[in-house]
Amino acid sequence: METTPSSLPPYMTGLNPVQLEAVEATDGPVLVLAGAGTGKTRVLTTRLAHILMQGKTSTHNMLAVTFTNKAAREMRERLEKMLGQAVEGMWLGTFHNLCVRIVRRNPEVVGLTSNFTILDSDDQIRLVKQVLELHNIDPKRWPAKMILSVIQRYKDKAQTPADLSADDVGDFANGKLLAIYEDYQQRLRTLNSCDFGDLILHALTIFKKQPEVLAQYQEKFQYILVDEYQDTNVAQYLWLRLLAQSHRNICCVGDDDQSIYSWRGAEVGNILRFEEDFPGAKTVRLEQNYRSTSNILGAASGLISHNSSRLGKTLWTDQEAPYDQKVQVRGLWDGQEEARFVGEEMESLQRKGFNLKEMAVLVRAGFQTREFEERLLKIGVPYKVIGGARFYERMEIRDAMAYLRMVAQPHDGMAFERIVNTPKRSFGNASLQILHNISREQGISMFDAAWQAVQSDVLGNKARNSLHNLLNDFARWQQIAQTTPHSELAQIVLDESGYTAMWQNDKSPESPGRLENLKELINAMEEFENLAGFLEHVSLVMDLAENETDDMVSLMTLHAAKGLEFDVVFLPGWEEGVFPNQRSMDESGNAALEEERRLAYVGITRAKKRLFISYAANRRIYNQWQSSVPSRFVDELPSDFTEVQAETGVYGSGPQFQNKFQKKNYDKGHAQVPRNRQSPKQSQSRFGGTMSKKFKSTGASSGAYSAPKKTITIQKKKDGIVVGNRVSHEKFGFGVVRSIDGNKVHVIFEGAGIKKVLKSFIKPA
DNA sequence: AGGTTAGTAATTTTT
DNA sequence: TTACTAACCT
Repeated sequence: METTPSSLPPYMTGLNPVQLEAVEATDGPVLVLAGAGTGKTRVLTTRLAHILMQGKTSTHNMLAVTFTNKAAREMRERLEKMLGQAVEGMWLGTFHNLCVRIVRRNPEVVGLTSNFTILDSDDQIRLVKQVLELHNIDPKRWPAKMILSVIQRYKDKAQTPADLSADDVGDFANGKLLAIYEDYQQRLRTLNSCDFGDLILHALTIFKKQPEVLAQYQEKFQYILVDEYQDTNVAQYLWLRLLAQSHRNICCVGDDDQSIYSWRGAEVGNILRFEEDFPGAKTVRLEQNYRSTSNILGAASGLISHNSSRLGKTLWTDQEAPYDQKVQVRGLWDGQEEARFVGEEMESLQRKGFNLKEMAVLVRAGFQTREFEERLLKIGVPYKVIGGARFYERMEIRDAMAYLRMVAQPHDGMAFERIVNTPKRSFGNASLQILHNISREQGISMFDAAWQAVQSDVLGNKARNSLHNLLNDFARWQQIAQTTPHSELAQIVLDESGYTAMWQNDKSPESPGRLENLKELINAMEEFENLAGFLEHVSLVMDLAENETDDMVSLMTLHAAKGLEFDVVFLPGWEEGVFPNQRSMDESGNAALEEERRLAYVGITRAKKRLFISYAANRRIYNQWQSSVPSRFVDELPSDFTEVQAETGVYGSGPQFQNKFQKKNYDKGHAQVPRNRQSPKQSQSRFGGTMSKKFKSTGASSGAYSAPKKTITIQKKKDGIVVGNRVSHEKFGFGVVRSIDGNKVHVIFEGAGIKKVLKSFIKPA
């Protein structure tokens, strides 16, 4: 690290000249292009401290925006440490967090009242489903999830229904998308709720409709700092641009090479366009990397250079690393071998003194962790899976939260629907529809509709009685809430509602865990002043701080790994179709490929000392064997920085593999099916079950992607389901197998005709 | 109202 | 393979 003159204040010592430049350029628009591992967070915090220490302004006139609560927390902590005192009055938080503040101050402008609620994704989907039903949209053709994501993309682009025309929305949902979007927004208003996207949008609407409010914020925020700028969407960009207009002291920090959230509306264009958006902007490039070895950096730089739309940075290091081993690239036979390889390397590195908590396996998709979990479990290496189902997304937590939301806000319609028949109260869908009708016709909340229903005879006796009981319960709990601490209240509500009992009586293996989680929820509540504060926290901060003391290996997706670093990183599953992900590329073509490549870049740059990249020649996907081609990203790693080894019989894809391995003989007696090797989808080989190791062999490939390849197909007799054989089906009776397509079988039944049935439902006869 | 069965689909997800 | 859901049955 560079030495800086000792005349600098202590908080600035140890910065390199470029970092110093980024810190000292306090005024005017500044773009800091911060490569991976270049000390970004340090620069960011020092910059905030510097502005304050120079007396340019006070905390009250600063705005610092991050994407995650974790990043916000970290920034605050580091700043406080640097300043030696608590940071108060600064608007430091996530976009959503800060927007809630803005909207809560002027909610009437967007048709809400100040106690509006924020829907979680579960509620959003249910709401969209209701709207789709209303419009008679076939939920198979247009799944609620898909419609919701389209609406969200509009919100990301700051487009309200009023901004869209029929032409814009095309024939989505039979051309009714615009009406659906409108209805969805209407329903949200009726519920006095909004979704995450709305938070930014509503803030923008407030700025637009109340110029004096905007002016006040513009005046207030003399210095603005934005982290992860490459991840901002259009709405967030507009929000920032408005706020920065008067003082123009905006510093955006980001890395275009690490933009991996375009599928969620992030616009790399924002960072690429910064200099046009803010004329006279200064750009600082942080390129000196303090994290990784030169081989790792070389591999990363070589790979990312295949992308075209980038601002261009080259990471370098002056580290003389004793660990400077080349990036290890391994071709393995199948997924199990890959997992075994990773496990063995972990054990061997641990013996060499590496800590398990400094090792990570980063995968493209969540399900890929499974194979590694199994292996690590087997060899007794402790691990944790990061991400996955988060605490506040668990069913039991959502249910419990819905009860609490009802106590705090009885008119919370989504919460009402969630718990009205959980636990079972003989209040099914038919009864719920009746309440819906009352609610809609009279324009009242579900809660009010429920009260009306119990005082009339629109419901069946059973349903009416149990609903009445529930309503009385809520009345009582609201009374209790006046006098009782909220965590105690939560316990009472869960017990008296029968919710706790429901899980106690449940015999499934998960139920003890669920009860544990409910206890944990009540514990977590104690840290908050009141119920409302807790509920808001949960809707905005979905994570729960985790302990980092245990020495465990981490397994997570590449997305989840952004911003983290480990001594040792394993990047398995580098196969065409898996990574780069086929689906992603089908949807967005070359743009997707570049984003996948950035994801690979993010993965590589997480590694400090050792990096292992691997691919398997065969994989079992949904119980079907499928052979695969090494990822093109493997080829794109410059050979100077890698050491490639492929297991015998496993072929690489690059020139370094040509003729390197001898084609193995196929086992005699097994059918050989030549086929083209184009996309992994087409190059499936099916083995009906597990395959013995002596059959190990794939066909040879002499070129990269085009050469034909042979694979063995073993006709498995184990299940007796073979073309021409007679089989029986519980419902359709006897028949003869006509063809087999994976786990689906075409059968000509004697009574029922030709049916496509699942293999598991038929037996040999 | 609630449980069973068959069909279908299967990235990434900071808030 | 599993997970989810819509239709079907009791």
